Amino acid sequence: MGRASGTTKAPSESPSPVTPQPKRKRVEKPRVAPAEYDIPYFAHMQLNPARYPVTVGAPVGQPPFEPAPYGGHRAKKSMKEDAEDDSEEEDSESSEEEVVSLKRKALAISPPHNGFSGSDYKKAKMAGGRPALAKKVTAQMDSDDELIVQMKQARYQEKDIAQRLIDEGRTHYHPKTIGTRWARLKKVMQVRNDELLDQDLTDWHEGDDEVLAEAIAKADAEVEKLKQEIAAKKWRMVADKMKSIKPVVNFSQNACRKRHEDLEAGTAKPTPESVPDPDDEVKARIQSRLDKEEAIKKAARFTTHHQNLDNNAWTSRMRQY
DNA sequence: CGGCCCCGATGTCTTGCTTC
DNA sequence: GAAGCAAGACATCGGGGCCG
Repeated sequence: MGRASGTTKAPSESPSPVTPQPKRKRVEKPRVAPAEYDIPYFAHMQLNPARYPVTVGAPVGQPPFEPAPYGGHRAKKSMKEDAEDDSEEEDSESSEEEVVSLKRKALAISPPHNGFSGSDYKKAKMAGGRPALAKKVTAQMDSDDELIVQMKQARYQEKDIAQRLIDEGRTHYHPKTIGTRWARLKKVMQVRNDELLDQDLTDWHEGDDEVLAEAIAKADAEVEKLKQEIAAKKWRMVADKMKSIKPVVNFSQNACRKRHEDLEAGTAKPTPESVPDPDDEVKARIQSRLDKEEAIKKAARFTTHHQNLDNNAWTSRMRQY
């Protein structure tokens, strides 16, 4: 399946000698180009004007994407990269593993030079905005996520939020994705708020307790409704279970419920078999039941697949409760 | 329309094998 | 033994389908 081809890594990803990576130590490759070419190591460095015209390195055409919206990750990457670069000679004890991880993530998430990889083309279904690429859902939201949260909280429709993101040249999410992302963002924000509460860094404010009581009342009403629905389902199950246990019977859920209530109240009609001196009609009813049972037994004798009968003869057409 | 569930795609991490 | 590679397991994402 989609195996990460990240096993061939760019030389710049090689950890520095101080990287605490016990398993895989890489040979430190020369990171600075030979001096005779006058090529600066960092892309942002000025080319030697004595050797290269000032127009070299100037942008050509329009960028396929606005760089800013990837800011969340790209900004982190460049900041970390800068930090790493600045402290490169200082044998910094800062978490270089984290830097490598961030770089990897940024490489995975940020678009390549032309803005699209092969699979990205498939995903860029519509014009406008950047194609939606997998982006981590964290409480540290980027501006796209912040906009989603703001508009969602303001009760905007998902299609409107999706359109707004496109109009602003942000990520081109499918409206369905807005809903999914909003649900996940809510979740991580709740976790974050729990942490803040634990650390006493946030509070319940005035009016929150009243809303809590209102929410509990609404939830209670919903739970009560669900209980009633489940109780109703119970008698459908009872009717089916009865038929499953004793195939000759076939009473409805209402009949089962009424019989149960009558038995509880002691008002249930006696069975024909319990009548002490049955008349002809009662005898006929008893015989009719015996005949039906005999017919079922007879039919069952024709198959040796009792297990199959037990399992499927009725349950295969059981309703979904 | 939006919530929920699910699936395919893809990234990340770990482990074992191969090569030098 | 170190380094690189391949493969599997797992996590997470976007988005489709269903349903209230």
